[in-house]
Amino acid sequence: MPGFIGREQHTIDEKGRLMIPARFRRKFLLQGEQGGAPTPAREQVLYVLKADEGCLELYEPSAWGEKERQLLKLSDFNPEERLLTTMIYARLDQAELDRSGRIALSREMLEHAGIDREAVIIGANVKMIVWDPARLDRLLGENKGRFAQLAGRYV
Amino acid sequence: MPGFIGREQHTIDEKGRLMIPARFRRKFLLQGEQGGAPTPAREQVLYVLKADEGCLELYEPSAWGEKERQLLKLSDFNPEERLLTTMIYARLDQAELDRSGRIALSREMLEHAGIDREAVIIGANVKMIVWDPARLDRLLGENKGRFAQLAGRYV
DNA sequence: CCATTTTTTCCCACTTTCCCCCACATTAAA
DNA sequence: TTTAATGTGGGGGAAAGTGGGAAAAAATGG
Repeated sequence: MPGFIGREQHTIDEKGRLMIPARFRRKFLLQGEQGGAPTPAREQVLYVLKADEGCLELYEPSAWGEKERQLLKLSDFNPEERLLTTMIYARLDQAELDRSGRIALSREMLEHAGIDREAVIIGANVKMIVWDPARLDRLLGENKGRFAQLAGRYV
Repeated sequence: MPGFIGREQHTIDEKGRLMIPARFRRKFLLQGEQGGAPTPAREQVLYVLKADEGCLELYEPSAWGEKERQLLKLSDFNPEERLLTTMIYARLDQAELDRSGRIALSREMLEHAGIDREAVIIGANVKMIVWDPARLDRLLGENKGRFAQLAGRYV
């Protein structure tokens, strides 16, 4: 439902706080609303996942629930599936929005993404993807040539 | 449904605002209408995509939704498909029409298209294509000779 | 269990950006 | 020529983003 779309760049302050763009916030603050005011929505939370590519993924609760449903299908007895479960939850964290719409990212998370003072937030419909600007540029640059090929194969 | 047809040229002001031609606007303002008045349609939005050729594409929501449906089919676990997702969403943005029928294009977008003060808007049925006038002329000039060949191959 | 240090988060203030709204220019229609 | 519709430009208020001080909470060490 969220439908996060767009790319923004924000600074991360000394305290490791990352601003969630207002237009993204609006997407999930309206959850509890029915024609009324856009709820202040206390206790708003996001799920933060370290991704393989060296970036972070932010899920709004209902979107994470969707993903979690897939994980719950994994067997508790099959070693491989147990390992996958462990790997995912070991990379997962939870972050609350403060009253200004920011989340505090741990040093670990920031380190994983190689983020220093600036971060790019990409809306990817169901989730937000957070990158160090330089690292993202490098990825996109290195793979520019593959775009047509991949797009042709999948879309 | 929209059926944007025609070519227009408009100026982009200091604030990076691009006028959407009235005749194009009318195409998608009629969406929610059934015999009634052409809805003022608050919150009208366009999807803006950086295209490979160095231009911008403007999709009307239902047209973009078509594409998005394909993107949602991509796996969240397959590295290649993840890469493709990132590449597309990194080039995508959303722009709302203001009350005068204009959209605000980010500096990034304008830079990508090499647009300064003038922009050509080409209606291409389901989307609009935005070019820097000079750049478009150059592309068409350089490839004039290939038209017959391409047309013969594909149409 | 208390005292001290560190971390968290609430709150306020400043700066910047966005966008509503109006005014005017220009073109098209009547 | 009048009237309306479209395109262009900008002032100013509101909202968003940024940073930091200080209270509250948590962690650490006796």
